Amino acid sequence: MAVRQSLLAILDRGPCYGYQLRAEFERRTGGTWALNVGQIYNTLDRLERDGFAAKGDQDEHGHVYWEITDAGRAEVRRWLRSPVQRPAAARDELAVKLAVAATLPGVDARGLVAAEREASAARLEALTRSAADPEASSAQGMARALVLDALVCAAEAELRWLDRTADRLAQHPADSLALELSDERPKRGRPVRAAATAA
Amino acid sequence: MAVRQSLLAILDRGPCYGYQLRAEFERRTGGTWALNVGQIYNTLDRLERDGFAAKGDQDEHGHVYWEITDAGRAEVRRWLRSPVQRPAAARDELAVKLAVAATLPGVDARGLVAAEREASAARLEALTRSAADPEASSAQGMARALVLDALVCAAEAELRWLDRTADRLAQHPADSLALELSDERPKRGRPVRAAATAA
DNA sequence: ACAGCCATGTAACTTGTTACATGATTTT
DNA sequence: AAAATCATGTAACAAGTTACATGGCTGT
Repeated sequence: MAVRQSLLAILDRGPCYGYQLRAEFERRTGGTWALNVGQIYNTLDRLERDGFAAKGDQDEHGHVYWEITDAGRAEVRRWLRSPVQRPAAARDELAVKLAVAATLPGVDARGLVAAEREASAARLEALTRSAADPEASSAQGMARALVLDALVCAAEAELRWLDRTADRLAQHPADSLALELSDERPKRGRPVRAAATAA
Repeated sequence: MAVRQSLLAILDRGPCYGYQLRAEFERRTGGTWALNVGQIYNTLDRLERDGFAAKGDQDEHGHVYWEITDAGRAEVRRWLRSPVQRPAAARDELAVKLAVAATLPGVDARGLVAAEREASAARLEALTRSAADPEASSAQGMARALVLDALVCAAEAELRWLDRTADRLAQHPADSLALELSDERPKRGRPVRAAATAA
């Protein structure tokens, strides 16, 4: 996510070749997110297709340098100027899962929440451990600290939500939230064609 | 996200046709997430391709019912049993953006954080407003409450992170975190082929 | 010599998502 | 009669991601 824009923003600092872009991206995000190299070339091709970057020539070392275009520069400005647009209600996989699961008859929603909580807590603990070493003075350390903060905040939020969810579930008898398939079948139906039940 | 698994889990409750699946999904997630109908048929085709669902016959109304397979049932159990797997460090678009932006020379990182904060606060406010009406007794109301809780928690976490980030940035002179393109060029380079600089 | 990294690239595939075509039925 | 909704489907695309092929260079 945002790989495309990030690469373009880095290209805005000067021409780069593929491998270099990967290194720059990882340096600027504290080494937290590894990029498969193939994705770089992919993304560059797509940026070129969209007129945001242009493939340059090789230098003496054989490196293929890519350059940003005017349209690309404009796109970078636009990206930086406008806030990240989340589609109003960002779909979170865990939230979807638990909401659906809580309405499924015969599913132990409480146990599920407990299991997810355990996994989330473990993730948070691992994060906190790796965020422990204090090296937030250099620019790279700073980038890393920012990113780890984000992950920690997200993990904490997840835990809080899971606890809140457990509370809510505890206030209802087990399975009382289950929804059977609605049998509000077609008020306005489709035509009654040849029913091929025994096809 | 998790649309695929959710539809399969719903199918596990009994055969459904496309439109019905959409209604079920939206009912079970509190109407927070609208699904484009096309996506349902898409997903069903893919589930069939993967052997998790099978396209059945039409009934008298012309509805095309889909059924889950044994493999599909196993997949649902697997989904419910195992916690959501986030790839260790989940990539958050906002975090990527700010980390990259903070290391870009000439970018007003603090202003950027402020702008993002404003947008996030507005989103949180809108969420809190729509989460205000208390109808958490019915199963549907419950589903809606769960989902809105998740969105609220995520939005709060985002705000907290943005504030923490602003603090961190405030402790450094503006632009002191900027990274120029690394000029650690090839220690181990590629071959020196014909340099086609004037191609 | 050999392992491993640097480097470029291609091909395939995933899930999510939208736009569109088609047509029937229901409501206004 | 027109508009809205129900219903099925197709086609295309986006972004992310991976596996693989190829080859040169570096360090042991």
